[in-house]
Amino acid sequence: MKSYHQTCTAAKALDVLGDRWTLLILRELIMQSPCRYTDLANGLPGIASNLLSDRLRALEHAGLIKREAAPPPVAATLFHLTEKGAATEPILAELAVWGTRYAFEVDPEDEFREHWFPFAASVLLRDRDPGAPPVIVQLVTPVGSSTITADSNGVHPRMGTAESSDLTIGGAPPVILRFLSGVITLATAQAEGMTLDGDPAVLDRFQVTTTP
Amino acid sequence: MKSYHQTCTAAKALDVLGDRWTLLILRELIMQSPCRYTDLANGLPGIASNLLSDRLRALEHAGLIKREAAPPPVAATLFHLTEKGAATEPILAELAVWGTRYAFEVDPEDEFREHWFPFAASVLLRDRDPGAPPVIVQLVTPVGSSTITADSNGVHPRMGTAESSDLTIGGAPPVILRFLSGVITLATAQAEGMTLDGDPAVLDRFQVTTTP
DNA sequence: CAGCATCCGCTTTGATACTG
DNA sequence: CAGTATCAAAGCGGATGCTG
Repeated sequence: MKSYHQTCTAAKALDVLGDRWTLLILRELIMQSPCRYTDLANGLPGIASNLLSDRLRALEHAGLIKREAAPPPVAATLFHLTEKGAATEPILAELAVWGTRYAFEVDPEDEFREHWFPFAASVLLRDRDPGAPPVIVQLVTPVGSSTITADSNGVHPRMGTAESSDLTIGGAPPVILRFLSGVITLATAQAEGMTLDGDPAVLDRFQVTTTP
Repeated sequence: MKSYHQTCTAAKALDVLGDRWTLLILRELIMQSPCRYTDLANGLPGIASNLLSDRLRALEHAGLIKREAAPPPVAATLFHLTEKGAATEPILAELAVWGTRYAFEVDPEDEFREHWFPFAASVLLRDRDPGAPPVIVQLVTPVGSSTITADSNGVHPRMGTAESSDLTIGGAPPVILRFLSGVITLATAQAEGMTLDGDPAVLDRFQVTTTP
């Protein structure tokens, strides 16, 4: 990307992150790091192969990712985030919060990947008390199950079910997202089919933004 | 911008905000709204006139800004943020935080506008106790003075000096930014020429991120 | 198959000039 | 002041080909 050539910290960030696809590549790495080129391509439907290649090179040069040859028998290049790259998560979190509240329309033509939903859900949850005992929230939707863990290392999503959980949230992804982002109330969400199983007080652990 | 066509809230946000210049236009409006076309052009050195025109039309169509004819004797079009547009501030804040920590290099060739510095400083300050009495922080730098007010309406910057302030921070913009973002400690910042005048406890009011 | 590189048609951008 | 008009250059998306 051409630099904006402005002595402004937001503009400097966009000099690195502002290219088309770049932030979505970081979204994939936040969920999947470390992973292979093909895993990234699968999580980024629509990207041209040369562009993915170009962006990965630029991100490596800028110090946000590193590539390493996986040991045999895997024998593939693994891409993973550096600290600098992992630190972009709050940016993606705020994009997801804004997108949920102001730009989320479900188009049946759009592509969908199962791991995008727990990503969106996890960035909406801010742990109010990271020192408290860890909690596990299970998400169960028609498209699959995922688990969100909140402990001293932060709030992190994982695909699949957990052996045990403190709270299980069921329902359609759009309803759960709109509830977690504060667009709709708990009562409205439940009226739209969202279910809670377990200890509802777990929700108080998180800073669920209220509608302004 | 071409849509990514992904059922992902971050991708949906980027469908609206991901075009080149768009987020920087919102930065200007966060600082200057309402303002005129020419004010925006002045705050965005390097933008082509046709691009600014295109982006403003797109932002208006997406509902992030509105344009209104100013009453005489001003007789100019005024652009101002809607709630949807103002809600992008946390995204710019996280970009500025990341940029300060990981991508802030001062290039003497870069353009500079006086209002960019209080913008960057204000987004680094998160009020821990919005219910507490308002505080006023004055920034005094070689390029000008600005004031940051924290009250129940949030943390907001303003150009110029205030009649009174609870704390005055002096020094070079890069040093102040690196201190407020937690890249350097208070002691280091003071060794690099940053000065505090007034009640240093005001700093505790804000969540100044510590270096990881 | 993983990880690109090349080519090509199309769109977007940037720089400048011009207008009501 | 608030934009249009024009045009060259760069970037993007899609297809294909190459190499270990």
